Amino acid sequence: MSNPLPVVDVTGAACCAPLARSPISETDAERVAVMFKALGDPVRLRLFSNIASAEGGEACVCDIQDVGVSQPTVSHHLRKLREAGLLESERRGSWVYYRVDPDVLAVMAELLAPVSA
Amino acid sequence: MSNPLPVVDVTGAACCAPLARSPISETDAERVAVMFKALGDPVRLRLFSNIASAEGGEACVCDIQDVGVSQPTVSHHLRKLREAGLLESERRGSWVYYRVDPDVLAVMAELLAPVSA
DNA sequence: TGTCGACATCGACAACCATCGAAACCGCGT
DNA sequence: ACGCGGTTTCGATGGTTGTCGATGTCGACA
Repeated sequence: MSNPLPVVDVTGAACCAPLARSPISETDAERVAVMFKALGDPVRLRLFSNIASAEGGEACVCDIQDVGVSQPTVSHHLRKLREAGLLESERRGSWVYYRVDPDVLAVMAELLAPVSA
Repeated sequence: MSNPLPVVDVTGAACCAPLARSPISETDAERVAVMFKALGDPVRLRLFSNIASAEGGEACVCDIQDVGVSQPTVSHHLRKLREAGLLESERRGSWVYYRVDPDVLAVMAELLAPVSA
């Protein structure tokens, strides 16, 4: 596990100024849209929230897969979230633990920060 | 104009606690996902940023439609953003002006607020 | 070594979506 | 009344996505 996958790099470089401050560039829009799109599904949103609010900031798949869809579908959505750079995963024994990327919440919140105006 | 359309209501009710504080409910996830999905497209993200960062907080379609797609497509994306509750529109003379819903940035930023931990 | 449980991948299918050109709509001058 | 420029709506189309059951992989534990 641990990401031998195409994953967007959010942490690197100044990504980005608040959307309300200055027009986002085409290339930045491409990268950022991937993150928002990843949260643009109810099931993924619940999985993400379940993990983000879990004890210790991480959760095993078995603890969060009760969201009304089949197990392969849960796995599919977790993969999407990981490829979007929102989650990290690690295998420990029989279980796989997911946690929220440490920077991603701050980055996205900054993007949506209201500008003083 | 001015919204004779199905539009999600974000402002009303406590929507929501930060995703990282407690697991989001199924119904809230449904509503919130619509907003994130709306920003989950590079073209819409640029349109939104163009409007949010414009002078006076609003922009005419003619000022922002240079994003590399046809004009009907721009209109389609603006409609999506409006239906998601992110934008408001108003016709003034020949032109239609869009502005960011006054509450939406704060609401979404709050959703993504990192919890102290 | 063999089996079991947790999780990921595969293949298929229906639903959805971004995009376009054409056409309709709507104020505003003339 | 007419035409015009700005904007939306319509219809079609190709690509993407969410979902599932079946199958594969990987540790753990007899």
